[in-house]
Amino acid sequence: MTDDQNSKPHHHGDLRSALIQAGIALLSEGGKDSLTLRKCAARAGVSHAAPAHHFDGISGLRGAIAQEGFRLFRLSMLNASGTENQSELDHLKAICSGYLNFAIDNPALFDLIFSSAPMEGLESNLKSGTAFSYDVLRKACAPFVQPGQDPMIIETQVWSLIHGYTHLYMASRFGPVDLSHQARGPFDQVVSLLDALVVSNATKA
Amino acid sequence: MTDDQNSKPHHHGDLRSALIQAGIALLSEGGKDSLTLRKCAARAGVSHAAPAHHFDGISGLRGAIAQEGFRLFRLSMLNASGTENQSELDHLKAICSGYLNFAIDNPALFDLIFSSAPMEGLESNLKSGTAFSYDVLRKACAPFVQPGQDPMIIETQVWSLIHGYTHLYMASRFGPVDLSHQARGPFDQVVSLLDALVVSNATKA
DNA sequence: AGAGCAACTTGACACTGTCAAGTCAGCTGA
DNA sequence: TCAGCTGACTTGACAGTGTCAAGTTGCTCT
Repeated sequence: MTDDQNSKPHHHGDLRSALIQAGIALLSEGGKDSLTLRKCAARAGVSHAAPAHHFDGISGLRGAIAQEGFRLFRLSMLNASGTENQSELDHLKAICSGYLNFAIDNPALFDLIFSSAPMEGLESNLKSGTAFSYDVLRKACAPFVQPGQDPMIIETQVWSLIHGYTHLYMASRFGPVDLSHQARGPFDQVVSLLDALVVSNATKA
Repeated sequence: MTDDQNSKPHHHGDLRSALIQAGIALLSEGGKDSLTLRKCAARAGVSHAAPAHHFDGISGLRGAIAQEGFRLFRLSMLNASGTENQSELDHLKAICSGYLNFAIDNPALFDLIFSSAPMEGLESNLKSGTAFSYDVLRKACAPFVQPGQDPMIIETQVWSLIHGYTHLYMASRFGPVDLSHQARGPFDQVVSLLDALVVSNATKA
């Protein structure tokens, strides 16, 4: 009797990360309403109540998925940072492009990451998770910070600008602009505001 | 027999708007997860299936609430536009302040309005609803548009900037900045970027 | 070997959105 | 006047959801 096929252990091995991966897949396939404890459990091959032993309810699962989402988000920005032989401004613009690209490629995950809904167990990690990804943007902003200037000013300006465009873009609020990688005209114009920002900031020193 | 007290008519009168108001109240009281077809119905004093005759499911109700939300959002911006004897730039900044204030005062409604979730029956009205509110921002941007320049460029830049700050602020992503009307330091610094925008744009003409 | 324990299952509950069928009030048209 | 129709609403049901309580299983440690 080859009990090998029935050797599925009572202990899943790494159910926690399996549930997170299932959740990301569900988000990617069916949007944010498809993320369900029971569906994640089913996809991981466990009973509907199994996730409760690894997360504090649906809120906890969302928090854990957000944390993994931050990691992917950061990778997307780093991946977009381009060649070494580019100006510091082009580097910053490339990272902004990665910001938008991640949202376009992972709409529901982007939505979850920047959701204002509280995520159990991530309240403390939320800031660190955000800061972890934010770190990429921060480093790219650093060259433009004048001596004695609070870096947070430029960082907040840049972050607000790129995040606002991305979020409005994802909500299809820019009229007839359709969601494709092609329609980068308006995006480039928004990013070009960074030129003015840098110039204005330099003369202010 | 005073059947006056039992004279509740089978026809509610204006159930549709009663449901919308109930929904806004629920959002305001309990956050976005409190918005429920059945709770709206109960609050309006009708049976749980009554809303189906006025909206296309929960998605339709959300769309209708969003439309009313746009109206309130517009009013908030207009209300913040301040006195007449102010510069055009201060006028624009005041409207941006109204943008943020609305989000702070109506977190769940702001979230719903700019949700990327499709809202049945509002796909066609969504752009017009957005445009209706957007109109306030557009008019305030108009003075800074150079002759022959596409107004959309400045509008998109300003909108992205203020929306990005507002959205990140609502998601508590700015580290230790707490959600109060007091903490306007970072906001003012973001808004001050509009100075650079206007200057840069003027010299570009 | 036996105890303890963590991982997981099973079953139940309240709540949700949605559908089908029924009820009721007021209007239309002869 | 009154039969019938239509739209507004109710009632009841169903599947799916999150969450809890209680049970079962299998590993580990002594």
